[in-house]
Amino acid sequence: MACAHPDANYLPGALTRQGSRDSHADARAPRAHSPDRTVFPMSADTPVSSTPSSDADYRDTVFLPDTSFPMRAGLPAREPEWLARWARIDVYNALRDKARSGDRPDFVLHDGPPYANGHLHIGHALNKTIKDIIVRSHQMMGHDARYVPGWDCHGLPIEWKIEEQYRAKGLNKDDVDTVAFRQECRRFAEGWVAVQREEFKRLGINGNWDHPYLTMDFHAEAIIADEFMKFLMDGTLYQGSKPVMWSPVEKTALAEAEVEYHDHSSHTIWVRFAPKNGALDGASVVIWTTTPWTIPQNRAVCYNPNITYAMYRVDAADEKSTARVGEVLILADALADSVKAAAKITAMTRLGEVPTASFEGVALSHPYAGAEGANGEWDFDVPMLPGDHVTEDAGTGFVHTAPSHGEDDYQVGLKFKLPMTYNVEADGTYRTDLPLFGGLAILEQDGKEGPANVANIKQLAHAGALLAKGKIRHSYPHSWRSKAPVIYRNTPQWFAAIDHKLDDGMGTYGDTIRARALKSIEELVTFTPASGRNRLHNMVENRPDWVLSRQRAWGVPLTCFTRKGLRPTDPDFLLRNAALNARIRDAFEKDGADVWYTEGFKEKMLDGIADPAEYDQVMDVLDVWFDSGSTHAFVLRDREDGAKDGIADVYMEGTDQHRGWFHSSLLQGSATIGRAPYRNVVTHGFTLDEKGMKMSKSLGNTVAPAEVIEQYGADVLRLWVAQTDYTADQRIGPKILKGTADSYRRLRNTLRFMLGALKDFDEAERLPVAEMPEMERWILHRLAEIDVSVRENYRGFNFSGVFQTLFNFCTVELSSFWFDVRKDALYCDAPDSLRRRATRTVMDLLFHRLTTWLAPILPFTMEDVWLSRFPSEDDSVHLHDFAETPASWLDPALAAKWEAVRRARRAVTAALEVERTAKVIGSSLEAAPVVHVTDDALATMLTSVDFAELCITSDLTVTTDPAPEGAFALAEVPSVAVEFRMAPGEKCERCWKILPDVGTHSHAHTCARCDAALG
RNA sequence: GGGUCGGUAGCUCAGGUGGUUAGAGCGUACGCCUGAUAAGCGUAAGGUCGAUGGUUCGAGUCCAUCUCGACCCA
Repeated sequence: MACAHPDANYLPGALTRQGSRDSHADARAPRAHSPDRTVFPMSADTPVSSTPSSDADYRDTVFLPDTSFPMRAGLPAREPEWLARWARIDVYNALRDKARSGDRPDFVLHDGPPYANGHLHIGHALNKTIKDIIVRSHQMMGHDARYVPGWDCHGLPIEWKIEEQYRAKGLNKDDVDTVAFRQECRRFAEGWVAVQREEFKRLGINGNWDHPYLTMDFHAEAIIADEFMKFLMDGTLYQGSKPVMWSPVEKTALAEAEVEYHDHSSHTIWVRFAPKNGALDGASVVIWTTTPWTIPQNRAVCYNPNITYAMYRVDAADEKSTARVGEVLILADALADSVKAAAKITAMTRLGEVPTASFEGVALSHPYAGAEGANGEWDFDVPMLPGDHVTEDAGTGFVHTAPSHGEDDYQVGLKFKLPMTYNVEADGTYRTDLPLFGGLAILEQDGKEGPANVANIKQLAHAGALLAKGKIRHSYPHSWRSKAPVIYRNTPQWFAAIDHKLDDGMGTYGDTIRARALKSIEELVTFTPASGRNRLHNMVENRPDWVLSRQRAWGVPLTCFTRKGLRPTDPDFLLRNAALNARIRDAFEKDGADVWYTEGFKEKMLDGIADPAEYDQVMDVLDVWFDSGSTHAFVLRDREDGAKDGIADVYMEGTDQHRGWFHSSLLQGSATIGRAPYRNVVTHGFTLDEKGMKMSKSLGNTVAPAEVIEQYGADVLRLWVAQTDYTADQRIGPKILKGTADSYRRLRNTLRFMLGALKDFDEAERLPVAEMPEMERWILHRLAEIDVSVRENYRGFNFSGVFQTLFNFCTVELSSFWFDVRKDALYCDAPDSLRRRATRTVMDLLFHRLTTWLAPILPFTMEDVWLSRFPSEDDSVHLHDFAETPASWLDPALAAKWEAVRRARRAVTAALEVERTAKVIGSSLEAAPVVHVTDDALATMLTSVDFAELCITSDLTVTTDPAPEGAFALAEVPSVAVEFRMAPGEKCERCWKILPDVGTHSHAHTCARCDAALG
């Protein structure tokens, strides 16, 4: 941009100067010019040549950092090169080979499988990076750390996609062969697995990518079925029923994600329920509902003990009202007025509160009890039951409860053991033998309202139970396919009994799934963060039985058969036969679960075991959580790279998986291996935008991993992961990534300096610790401390702790202190100087540690650094472990001393700053301050070290003499006062110190040290 | 609506069992250096610890309420 005019490049002057960067001749020139000179080469006042400040030029005699390792990483372009290298030398399997010849303890982490659907989002990147850092760090701490990636392949979202494709082609799913349909689903999943695998690899995730697991692998399908059949055999499997969203038009169950909400006009009715046996003084309990067709299925009326109820006497009513003057109604106070209006009551008296305690044990009559033609169908007690789901928002404060037609109703039914009803058929009509209403449709096949609602309203009016009626427009669920309204309908489902007593010889941690799960949480699992323990415990403690079945096609079938003509509660309803199970398992292993749907499969399986004509084959598929809950069997137990005891070291996923994978694996494992299949549960929070708000495409605040990689590189994205506390929700955005990139550069430059300083380091140069200056021994002390801290933090999955520790170390102790001070020795000391040798020895020890400690976080960059120093065809930093760091390096007394020395140093640097600001000095080498110390112990310490060297001054005097007036002191270092003095003498042209002896040696303009170094 | 978790400088994080003027690094500003140079060094400014009320001699740390956000349910 700056050189936009190409002609500028043809000017000789411009050429000279542009070329001067690397030109030896020009390097002598003072560098004080504005960097603008390349931008404006024609600038008139830029000198074309300069006069060196002296004749002597010692630049070539100084050991400047020398490395080809670039400051700018160019990660987006270079990372793929490292990936190719790792693929070529097969780092993952090389590590496995290494384990075979040693005694490296196993460490196994396998995926909580992502769903094979769509490109990666930032959550995937976070998730995989955390796993990778866990695995790499444990590998380098001496384990054989394996990572088995996997994918969840069955399930609804893929099924939808295929259905969508069918619709686009004008096909109907129901007309297509199930096996053909499933194979399309399989191909779809395969496609996304391939895409996601490459996207994951690009993040630098090291794992067994050549052999991941898929829940749709034949072996996986066989084992999932096999695990299911354990539930069948041990008696935890049973058939029950549960209301689900049901579309009478399509005659199918719908998932929440398959319904869409539209406005809909519904009937509303207020209905009197009469207490039996004169309870509640004969006052009517009034309910309100928008689904009159559910009244025949009513089995209870719920109230909320926290609501205030009262009796109201009707004193007067409109002539069109169905309220009766003199009758007494029980209503929630908060809703009495709305009922009064709805029922066209013109005057009403509140007789007094009805304590909710008086509802306890009250039985009501069903409105259709004793009705003509009802044949006693409704002649049962309708109990009054407490429930927190009852609100004062709308209605009457009493909720009509039909356990077969609503989620809350169902829960109440479970809790109080209310009977389920089976009055509504798949096509939305009442069963034909239901008295009064048999065969009436709730919804017609075209999605329009059927006669069932009106028939009920009439019957209620006839029975004298109808207090009021009306219409309401409200948001109501509709099928996303047919757009027709849906209903809640009780459908048969398969359940796992969580509290069924098991007699399977695995009772160490309890006799039921729930007991084993809870005991595992309490005693066998470490949670990171710790709050996960309670979260999972509460869920397991309170959860109902596990619904295993889905009325779907793309999944592993519930491989069982039911005896025709028997009821689910009959003992021989389910066919339990070990030989049959083995046949099914073998068939799946050979050809996959598709065979379940092939013609004649039932006959083939039952041959010689049972009469196929006597049995029905169950065609539901398993909840996909059962699939992933079984990974401990078909991955950990069955794979060579699984876990020897079938227990994973770590299960790592997002916190939402307390409800998901952690949960299903726990239940599944409790049933089949008697305990949780994991030792550690690590969870990460969600990734939010820069303001802490949820990311969404509509808000445009999403951050796509691919874009971050393209702009900054995967290592920067990984560094973002490492510096955040992932156990809570994290934030990401352009500003934050900019900061991460800054940190990255800082770290990179630290490594780059080390590479430059270590140029041609030779073993002969290595110096024993005992011969090192205190400063180097202090660095070793720090390394020993940090070694402990880094390992502890990696063991505890605390990467932000690792990062903070190392980054602060690099910045505070290395870059701004040790490196800064030792530049003099590195650049100017003779190669055989002990000081220089000590520095380079420690630099080497530091190099090995820093690169390996950071390798799990920055695998690309550390490989780059490592190979820059140790070029090799087949080596990799990732093939090495963290270096063993001798505890003997620890020297707390020395550390305490150096802490004090550095505090005193701060006083000196601050004092010099005053003179710098006053333009008295520029470089600190121009100074030779006198440091007045009132504390004798500190004075002794400061004189025992080369304090001038540490302060990077040309000379320095430590004295216990009182400080003169005007000496500089820092409030936080009261025992030190600094008296400023200019350094006397001339500037050594080689080391730039200002010393009195400069000029008295054989080499011109040098000090004694440099003169000797020049030889 | 219920349950759980979280809110410490612009950013990322530290701050056992409550105890003097709340820490670090980054970033920012200013200055220096020009032999780590699209680097490096120094100095400085930045927080009523989400809000309110309480317990206490004393609270970022304990309690309550509220608020904002996230997750899981409904």
